[in-house]
Parts: sequence; structure tokens; C-alpha cells
Amino acid sequence: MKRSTVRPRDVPLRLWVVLARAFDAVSRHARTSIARFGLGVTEFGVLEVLYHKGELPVCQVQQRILVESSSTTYVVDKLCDRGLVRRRPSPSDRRVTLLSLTAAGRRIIERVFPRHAEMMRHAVGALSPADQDRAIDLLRALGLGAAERHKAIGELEPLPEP
Amino acid sequence: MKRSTVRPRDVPLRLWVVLARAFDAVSRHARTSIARFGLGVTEFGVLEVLYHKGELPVCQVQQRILVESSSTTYVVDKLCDRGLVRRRPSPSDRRVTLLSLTAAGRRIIERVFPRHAEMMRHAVGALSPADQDRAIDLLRALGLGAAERHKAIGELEPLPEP
DNA sequence: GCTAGATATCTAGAAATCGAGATATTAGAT
DNA sequence: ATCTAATATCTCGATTTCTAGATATCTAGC
Repeated sequence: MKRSTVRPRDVPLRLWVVLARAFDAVSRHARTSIARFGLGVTEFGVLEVLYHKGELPVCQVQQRILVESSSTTYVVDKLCDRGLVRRRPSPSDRRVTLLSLTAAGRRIIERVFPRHAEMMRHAVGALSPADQDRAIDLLRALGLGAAERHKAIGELEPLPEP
Repeated sequence: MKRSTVRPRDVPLRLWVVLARAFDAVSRHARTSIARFGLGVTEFGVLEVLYHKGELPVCQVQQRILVESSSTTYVVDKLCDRGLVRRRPSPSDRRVTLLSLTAAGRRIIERVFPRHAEMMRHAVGALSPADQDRAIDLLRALGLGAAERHKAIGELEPLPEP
């Protein structure tokens, strides 16, 4: 006799649930931390990636901050308006726009990032360093595998009967 | 000589990054799966929790679907409009509203959930069952620890100099 | 019993995000 | 050389989500 469709032992579904919960719990730290600086999480993400990687095409920034392209445009617009980020056309590929920090943008992220990093270190500090290593390995494999499998299902997409 | 503020060995920050990436990759499966049924992820979450737990107060549903209370109101409104969920005042506590599935709501989630579950099992299938178990333990500890630590910082909240 | 603080839900308006599609450019195959 | 498919960015409109705060109720301590 089974009690419901999700048995307590349905390991994959449990993994999905705890993954979502863990992400939610940790990302709340990020939101709290970043909100103090008067930035949105996505805005911070753009500044951070440009700070650490230097000038980058919009599309590469987009992949790293994990939002859709139209949202990236929106966030970059705001950052340009605030004078923190600069756009310039790529000389090698006329489709792409390169993004980089302005002096003001660099000043802000330099001041803000260390404190944010400290906050995030504390957020995940419930795991020992050894367990953090283990978690990184498992999550990397999980994420890469899921991304691969997701590309593979793009071909299907049959709709069910209404 | 250090190359940047985030050294390759800053394990906690790396953990945060791979956690976000893994969540993103896996949650794309959820979105794709659920979109086929003409539901939003949050709407699906409400139906799913009511399906598996029975009638529940709004606040308990909210905690499980990981959105803010006002968003819960919004989603529940839509589900009620579509005749999939029903509200009724709690007899024991006049602050709370109890939510339950209508017959139509139950029909939908019963039809849709098994396929969704299968999709999610596939999404996390890159990890062996043993690794899935390990990941669950680590993520549970990580999530609980982060939630605890986040409550603890509510008292602070000092703003930096502008 | 009464009051202060906690809890549950909802409202209103602003902000963030998405999806579909437009446009321009490039890369690859013929 | 040309045509097709892929890529990069952006626009527009709709949807979703959040924040702040209003209201009502409950609980605990006095």
C-alpha cells in the first residue's frame, strides 16, 4: 500500500526539494547583504562579474548572472543610467556590445564586495570546509548534468490533451 | 601575489556559486515541465502541496512554496478564480484561511504530477543514487544552517556610509 | 481582564523578470 | 557568392514578485 505519489523514499524528488530550500536560505543572505548597498541582486551580479573578469560582452554577463537576455538589457540600462557601467560596440563582432565598469562603478564594487563576500562565507558556514568541498563537487556534477539534460529535451515539447 | 579578491580557493564563495548554478539548471526542468500544463511554477507548488498535505492554512502553504505572503495571496487568488482551489475561514483561529483543492484542482494535479515527478527525477539523474543521498544530507545541513544564521542577523542592519 | 508584541492575511504600488519577436550580424554549407 | 541557420542585442507588453504597511486576531505576562 502506498500512501501518496511521493513516497518518503523518493530520493530524487527529495533532492530537488532540499536543493530549492538550501538555495532559498542562502540567497536570502545575498539579498539582505546587497540590499544594504542600495543595489538589486542582479545589478550586483553585473558589477561583480565585470569587476572580476574585466570587460565582457553582454551575452557572457548574461550567462553568469542567470537571467534572460531581456532582463540583462534592463539591468544594464539602469547601471548605465547610474553611471556605473559603460557600453561600447565590439570592434571584432558588430553584433556584440562590450560592458565594463566606470570609475564610479569600480569604486562601489570595491567598497562593497569584501563585505558581501564575508556575509556569504558566513551564510554557508554551517558546513565544515571538508563538507563544503564535498558539496561543491556534488553540486557541480548535478548542475552540469541537469543543464546537459535540459538541452536534450528541447526537441520534444509535446503538449498533453486538454 | 593574489590575482583577485576571489581566489580560486575561496571555497565558501565557490559553494555559493555552484549552488546557484545547480538550482538554476534543475529549476529550468521544473519550469519547462510545468509550463506544458499551463501553470506557473508557484501555482503548481500550491496545488502540489495541497494535494500531498490536504487542507492547509495559507501561511503553511507560503512557507513551502518559498515566496512572500503577498505573492501567495496573488497566486491563490488566481487559482480560486480558475476554480482549482477553495478558501474557507479556519474555525479555530479567525486570522487564518484554510486552502484546499476543488475537485477540478485535484483532477489536474493528479493528471499532471506523475509526469512532472518523472521529469524532475530525470533532471537530477546525473548523480548516482548514493551521491543523491549525500547531496541531500549536505544540502539539508546547509539550508538549515543558513536559515538559522539569517534569523540571527535580523538584529543588526546597520547601513554603510553613503 | 488588559496591554504589548506576535502572527495571519490582504492591499496597493513599484520593481523585476519573462516571452515573443524585431533587427542586425556572423558562420557554415552549398 | 549566396542562402540558411545561429547568435547577439534590444523592444514591447504582460506577468510575477516584492516591499511596506493596514487590519484583525491571538498569546503571554502582568
